[in-house]
Amino acid sequence: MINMAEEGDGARDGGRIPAPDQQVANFCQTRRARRTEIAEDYVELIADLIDSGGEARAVDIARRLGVSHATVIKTIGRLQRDGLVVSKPYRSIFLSDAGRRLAEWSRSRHDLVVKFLLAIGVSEETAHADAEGMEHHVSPETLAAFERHIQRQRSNG
Amino acid sequence: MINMAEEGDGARDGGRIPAPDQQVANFCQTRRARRTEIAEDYVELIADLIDSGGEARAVDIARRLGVSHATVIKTIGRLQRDGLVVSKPYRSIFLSDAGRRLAEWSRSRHDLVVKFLLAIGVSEETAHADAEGMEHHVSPETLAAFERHIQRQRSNG
DNA sequence: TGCAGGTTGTAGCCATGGCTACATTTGCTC
DNA sequence: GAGCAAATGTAGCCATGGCTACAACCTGCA
Ligand SMILES: [Mn+2]
Ligand SMILES: [Mn+2]
Ligand SMILES: [Mn+2]
Ligand SMILES: [Mn+2]
Repeated sequence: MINMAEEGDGARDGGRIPAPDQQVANFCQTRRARRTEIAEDYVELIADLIDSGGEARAVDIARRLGVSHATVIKTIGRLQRDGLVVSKPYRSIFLSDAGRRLAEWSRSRHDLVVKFLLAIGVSEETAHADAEGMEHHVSPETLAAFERHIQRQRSNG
Repeated sequence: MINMAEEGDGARDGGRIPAPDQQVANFCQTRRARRTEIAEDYVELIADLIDSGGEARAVDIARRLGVSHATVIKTIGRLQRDGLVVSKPYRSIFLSDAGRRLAEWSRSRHDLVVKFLLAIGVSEETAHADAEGMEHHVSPETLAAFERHIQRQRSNG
């Protein structure tokens, strides 16, 4: 009944609860990130397939994501609708300019998250696994902190 | 056409692409985490509401998540079906033993992620925002690395 | 005691992201 | 050039997580 937490400073120590407004903002940001993570993973993967000397075919994407090819085809349709990829029936898949930009951004963020996890002593396997999910929720500010930490560690011992 | 990446060691540097099997494992783990993050956030929030001296009512949950009360009611139904909460019509919401355990685990993980982000120089606001999404994708191994880093920093300067 | 307003529940809509089953197209091989 | 295997596309199913609109229920206060 009694709400003794109106002035929550964000930290929740000892029965404390955050301020409602800030909490809403946090959850909304997380939901926003959730809506774009599939697109980010797709364009990143498509760019990787194209750049590694081949083309991006639905069947390859499906094999690497571990989903059915029907899922991939449907998702590619959405990505095309949203202007991230270009694809003609029975042809391989290409990135639009926007898609290429998003892919490049996602890729550099992905790599930085992996490097950071390795830098703090996480194993290769876990670093790659965790990065695949974490990356989509790492803001530019946190990314910058990751970068700083890597640099600091490189210059020190 | 030519696949020159069969022996990808996990790192993708210079046109390199990871081994398909490992990549599938990573994406599958991420999808698994995605399926449980809503439940984790709900039980964590319910525990916070209860422990801060009040009760957990659907309307409070809705206000703090920034979603409609109808969404909350429906989700609570799923959580009850899955054995995480107990609720009777028109009464406030309680956690089952399993729900309480999940809440406690989620809460400690959440707090550790926040503390870690603060420790590497992220601002309060961003730390809380990013943690809300990142937490669900941080494995026990990475969590341990976070913990180590905080300890190391506390003991040094 | 009654009722108004807040809370809860229900119904039904939508988009997303999964799936299987089946149909169509392509491209390689013979 | 025909045929076949693989790739692609389509249809239709399901669960989740959002929403609005409306119905039902409680409760505190007049
Ligand atoms: Mn990812
Ligand atoms: Mn990625
Ligand atoms: Mn969360
Ligand atoms: Mn949380």
